Amino acid sequence: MKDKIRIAIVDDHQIVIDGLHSLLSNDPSIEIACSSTSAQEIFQMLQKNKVDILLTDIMMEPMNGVTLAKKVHEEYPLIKVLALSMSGAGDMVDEMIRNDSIQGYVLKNIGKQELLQAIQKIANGGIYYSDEVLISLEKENDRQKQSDHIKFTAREIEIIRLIERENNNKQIAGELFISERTVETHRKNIFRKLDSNSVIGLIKYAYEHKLI
Amino acid sequence: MKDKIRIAIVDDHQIVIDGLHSLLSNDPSIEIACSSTSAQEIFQMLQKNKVDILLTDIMMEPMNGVTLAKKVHEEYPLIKVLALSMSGAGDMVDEMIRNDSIQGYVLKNIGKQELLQAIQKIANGGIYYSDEVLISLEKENDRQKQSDHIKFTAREIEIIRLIERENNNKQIAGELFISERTVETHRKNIFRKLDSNSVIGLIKYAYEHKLI
DNA sequence: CGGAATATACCCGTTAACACGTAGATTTTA
DNA sequence: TAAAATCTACGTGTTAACGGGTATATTCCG
Repeated sequence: MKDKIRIAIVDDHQIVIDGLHSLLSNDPSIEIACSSTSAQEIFQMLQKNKVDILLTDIMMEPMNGVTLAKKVHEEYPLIKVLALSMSGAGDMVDEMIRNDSIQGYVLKNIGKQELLQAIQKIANGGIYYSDEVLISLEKENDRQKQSDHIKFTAREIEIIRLIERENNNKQIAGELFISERTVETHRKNIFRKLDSNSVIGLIKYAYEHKLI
Repeated sequence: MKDKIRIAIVDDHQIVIDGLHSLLSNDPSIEIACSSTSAQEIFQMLQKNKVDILLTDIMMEPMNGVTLAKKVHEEYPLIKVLALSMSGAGDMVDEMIRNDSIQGYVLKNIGKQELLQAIQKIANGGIYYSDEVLISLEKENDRQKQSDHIKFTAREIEIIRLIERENNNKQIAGELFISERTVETHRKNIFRKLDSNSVIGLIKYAYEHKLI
């Protein structure tokens, strides 16, 4: 008999954790190693717990799932990440798929069976994406290709969103674990692409183009 | 021995339903009568199933939890409604509390214990609100009372509009034939009234309150 | 393979936008 | 008419956000 798949769960909402917990703990091939409502906390827990798969929500405060996934991938390359999301929010996912920081992405409206299937597949070295996610990614791609000459990178969009939330460069740097200089550079590039130099113009553009 | 509390669950996300299901079905005093990812569907199910408490998400598409709660309260006045929410979104809740269409409101970041407690209390004819919800409601009230109190003078509104059009202080001064210092003072007063110091906050406020 | 794109980071100098004051002139309102 | 609100204006000091560079490591893609 093979070892159980050891899983860590992180989600803002305790109820979702409890849910996933009793959902998965019934399965004989799975063992819940640890769980938390804080991305920071789970990251530290991974040091002391042997974990095969990290189940993480995407939309979390203050550290979102994207950042967490990236950090985990750097620090613990053996841990696979399965992202859970409420909606098929495309932007960020795109980045994650490209840089290998996640091995799977499913919407929270999937059933128990599909979730188990996804976990099994990922545990065996595979990759799993919900159909809805793939479709929505494709749409996102189309939209980006045809719509505008201006193409912001995933990182730039992250930064635009943080600007919109009234973070200054220092706060953004802290949030994304990068240098303040780097944020300045991103900001420069954003304004260069926009051909503007006012935050207000940026915000209005972002609203119009549904970057937020 | 008393009858079990019969519960119906509705939530956009199957995973949350599954979660709540296995969370609650362990409890001997509770029985899950039915569940669905569709508000429409659950509403019809209530005709054929005897249900004591309806557990419903607030943010759902296309029929949201508020509408559902109201309809249920009209059609089946004996069914109690416990609303679940991701965030303490104030607006809608206020209304529901006032017109008695819900008997409880909890955030999804509550734990298993608190959820059971809430259900028990409601089943016995009580009312249950998370502390966070009450706090956030109070804040919402304060905010509304306060924000309605913000009165910008005609001159200040002129200046806000010029700020929104990406004019800097010098340009505004030129436009209004006043000193740059005066513009600075107006700006200071505007931010003081807003209790903020970021242009972005100002712009968002202006849009929300149709100052532009 | 090799160029293009991306993300990261630093230096230097400038300046618009702040914070925290004060204060006179005019208009509105109680 | 007296008090309150509004509009006007200035001083001083600080700093976040620029513009304009350069540069390196990595990844993507033809």
